[in-house]
Amino acid sequence: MPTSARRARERANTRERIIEAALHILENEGVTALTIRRIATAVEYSAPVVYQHFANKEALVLELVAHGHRLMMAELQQAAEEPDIDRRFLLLASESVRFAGEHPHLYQVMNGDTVDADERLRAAAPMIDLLRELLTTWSDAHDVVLADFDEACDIVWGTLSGMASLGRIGTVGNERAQQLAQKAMRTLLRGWRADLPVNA
Amino acid sequence: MPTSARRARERANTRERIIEAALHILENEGVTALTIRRIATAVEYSAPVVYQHFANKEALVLELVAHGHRLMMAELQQAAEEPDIDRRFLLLASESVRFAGEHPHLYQVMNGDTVDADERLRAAAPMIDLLRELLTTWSDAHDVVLADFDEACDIVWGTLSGMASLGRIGTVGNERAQQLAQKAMRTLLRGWRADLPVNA
DNA sequence: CGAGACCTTCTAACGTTGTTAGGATGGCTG
DNA sequence: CAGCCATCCTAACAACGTTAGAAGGTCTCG
Repeated sequence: MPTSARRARERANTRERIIEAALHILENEGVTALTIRRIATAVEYSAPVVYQHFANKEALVLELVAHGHRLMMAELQQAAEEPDIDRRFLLLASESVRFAGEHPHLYQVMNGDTVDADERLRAAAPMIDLLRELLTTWSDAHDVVLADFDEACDIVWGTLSGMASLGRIGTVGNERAQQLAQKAMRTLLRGWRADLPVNA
Repeated sequence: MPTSARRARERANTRERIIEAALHILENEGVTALTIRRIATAVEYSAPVVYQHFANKEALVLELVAHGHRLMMAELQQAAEEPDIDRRFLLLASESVRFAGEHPHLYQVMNGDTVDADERLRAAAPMIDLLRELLTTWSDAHDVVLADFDEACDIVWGTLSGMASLGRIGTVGNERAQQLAQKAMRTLLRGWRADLPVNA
């Protein structure tokens, strides 16, 4: 029975098409335009078909979030190859903020309160891992012992989120937010280097 | 005609009641429960009455945002009286994050993407002013010249937002987020003190 | 080869949301 | 006392997420 294989392939294919259509709508028209019927017509189906591939809208959006993180990691790949660790840190800071600026609506669902917080955290795991790795090689390179490594990691991660969210409000703008991310990161790192004496 | 005066008073009164009811619902049941009909029944009116006091839902929510910021500033008042500038800085950092944790749903509309970014910025003006003032007296006290004051101010403001938003996801929790805010702020300040030589 | 099962897809519908229109009611002004 | 004006409610509209049930085509098996 080759038919079931083909059917499964077609199923997976339309599923993928739905995700792509949803992503396209989200990026081009914003989160308010991301409606089930709108997505369905974009793939030339009726609305209930979407529910054959996703339990509900949140599940679909969650897929977009995962896709967004993959995309972000891919775009960060190039910056991750910068050999100098300090430069790499700053570069990844500004590049991640740049991503947020170039995909504002996607970033909004990735880091906004549209989806459940725990799912959001799970989707962001690769990014967090990247930051952990970054921070370890940095501290190794400079013989800095962080009093609390996880804490420092969360601070870096939270700071980047903060700078990116700053980029969406009037006075700041994205290129400035990128600069802010670099400056903030530089200041943080300098602050950690400044307490070589072991204090809390 | 004393009647018109009384009518205006009554109008303002129900308007206030609507805001209070909306705030109550938001804080107790979250943003998804904050619906026009729900608010209307809470003040024992029918839904359209709300539109006699607010142009649309966003205008009403905006009022909640403003209310939230007033509340936050009030709760921060005590911390702002700490005489030592460094302690004051750290205290305000952790207290603002604490506010976010104690009023999660209110904070969500204050800093989430529910309302327009520009309006959000305008509503946050008092908080930003407070940070500006804090930063000037701090830099004066330590003879630190910030290369770019506005930049430093935005960094502080964004960092606090970032730490607060960190408090809503699984692994972190509020008391830890408060700690993170203090640590981040301490590290930032130490970083700025570390470059007394004037560099960008 | 044909009958029955299955998978896919559609149309309709339900309940809820924000919001508007039109009519009733009741108190103030002349 | 007549008329106006503000206030309030019921009813409705469009759009949303989501579900039920019927229609159609495709494959499987006797």
